[in-house]
Amino acid sequence: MNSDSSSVSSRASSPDMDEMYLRDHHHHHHHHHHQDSRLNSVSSTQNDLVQKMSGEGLSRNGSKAGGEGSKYKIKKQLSEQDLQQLRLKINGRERKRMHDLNLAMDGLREVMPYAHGPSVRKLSKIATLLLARNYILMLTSSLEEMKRLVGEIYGGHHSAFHCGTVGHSAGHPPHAAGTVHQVHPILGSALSSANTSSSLSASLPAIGTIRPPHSLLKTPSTPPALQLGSGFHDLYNYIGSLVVHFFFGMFCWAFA
DNA sequence: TAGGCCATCTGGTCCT
DNA sequence: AGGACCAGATGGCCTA
Repeated sequence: MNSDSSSVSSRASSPDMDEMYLRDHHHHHHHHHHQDSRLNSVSSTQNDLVQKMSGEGLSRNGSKAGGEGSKYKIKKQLSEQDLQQLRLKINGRERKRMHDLNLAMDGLREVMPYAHGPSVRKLSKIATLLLARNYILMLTSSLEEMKRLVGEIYGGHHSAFHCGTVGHSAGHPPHAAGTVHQVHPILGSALSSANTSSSLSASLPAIGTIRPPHSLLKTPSTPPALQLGSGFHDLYNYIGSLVVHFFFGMFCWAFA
């Protein structure tokens, strides 16, 4: 859900932010919105940078590249203003890149089940990725299961459900797709698959720290936090219904 | 107040 | 050469 996206996608993300930095740097720091303290600090950093880059401090110890002299000369030729402009340009590109990444992350959140609930705060990035991964694993395993059932029904002629390489596209061993989903559709498999992929330390915190609803979105009936408790039974049911719909669609498509 | 999450800056490296 | 990608550093905001 993007209701909260302003806090992420638009935080200090105006396209003209470079100019804001510049202005803020040249003028007195008298912007006092919640983002401006960051701008101020950033500006001072840029100031330092300009000094660093224009001075001899540019001792990029990257002795790896043999042509260090040329780069140094080029940089030294640039005026301070040019360097600053270059920095701003680079920063702007990087900012845009990160914004695009966040947009993609929002897109992923949108297609994630569970993420649309009124009582659910926007998923963190790590939670989104883990959830997505395990959602895919769950769907994959369900698909395999369905193919197996269809194969049984039609006496082994299950070509109707040949769906490409979905089953193993991720290159994961069958353990993830085989039984995990029967325990916990998404997050449960996050834990168990993480066990076998040595990312336990990475997934546990993320799952455990799925944030409770934002105060604005809080509902009295909402459990204090989404801590793998009853909320995940709802999630389980929800995913279940999704899977049913999914396979219903598959049947309609395959046997129409 | 500590910890989690995030945006941004920055310099390095790789790619085109 | 310039852009994309990446990881580290920094600092702000929010919540428990």
